[in-house]
Amino acid sequence: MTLVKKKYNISVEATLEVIGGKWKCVILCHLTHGKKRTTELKQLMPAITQKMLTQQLRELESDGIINRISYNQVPPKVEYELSEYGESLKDILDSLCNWGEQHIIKQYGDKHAMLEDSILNK
Amino acid sequence: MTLVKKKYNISVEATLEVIGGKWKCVILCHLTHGKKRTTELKQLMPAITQKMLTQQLRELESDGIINRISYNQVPPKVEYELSEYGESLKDILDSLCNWGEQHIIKQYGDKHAMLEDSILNK
DNA sequence: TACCATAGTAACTAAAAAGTACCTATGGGA
DNA sequence: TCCCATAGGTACTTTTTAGTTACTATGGTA
Repeated sequence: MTLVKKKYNISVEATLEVIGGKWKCVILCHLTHGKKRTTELKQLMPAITQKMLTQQLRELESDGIINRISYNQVPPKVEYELSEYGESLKDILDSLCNWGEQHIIKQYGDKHAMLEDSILNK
Repeated sequence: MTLVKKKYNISVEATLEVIGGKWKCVILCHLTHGKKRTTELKQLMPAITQKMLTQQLRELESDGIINRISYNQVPPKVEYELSEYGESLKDILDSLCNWGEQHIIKQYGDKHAMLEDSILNK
């Protein structure tokens, strides 16, 4: 007789709690290429709003996946980087990017037609 | 001068179009353990509704990730399995499960307290 | 003095995702 | 004859997620 309701039916649900949703994987993939300022992240993700960016960054921070580095300056300067724990996601994030690239090639033939050029897509 | 709006800013966005959302990774993780009937999937995911299950399966099928095998019987029997293309996600899906398991252990100490027992969690 | 840049917050609204309830088909068995 | 099981569809509602707009702080600069 089970009295305690278990939280997860399968372990991937725990992963999705941390990196699921529309933006977190994208943010984290950008951070695999090194630490980034808020403004840089906004440029890399033109469709994200300030609100969503901050919100997602806060959640990733509170899950211990990223570090927030605030320099006491005016105008403010804040940088985000993968934490040591977040680094444990690096291989997964790289694989997700690589699969996506192959998928784009499979679907459209030429990745350069569908994918913005950036440090990430070289 | 760029006239064509590119679809993706980073390749992981293409991956998320295919396996993003609340249920797809969970369904696919279950299918990495072999083909499953609709009823089995519902038992493995007690929180999913019939509607969401069918909807997600249809999308995965139309993206070429899974195969739908319909036996002409009454009552109906339908099985789902990873397609050959879907198998290219196997390593990623396994890594996502493993990371989640480690994360549960990190958070709660004992995975058995939080995770339902099943073939997947052994 | 007025404005700039940067990072962020808050109240409100809109859109997307998910859930609910009810309906279909069909051959076999009680 | 009526109900069972299985897989699925549909109209509608609720919840969640995301977007919009306006606002804050502050030292430096024109």
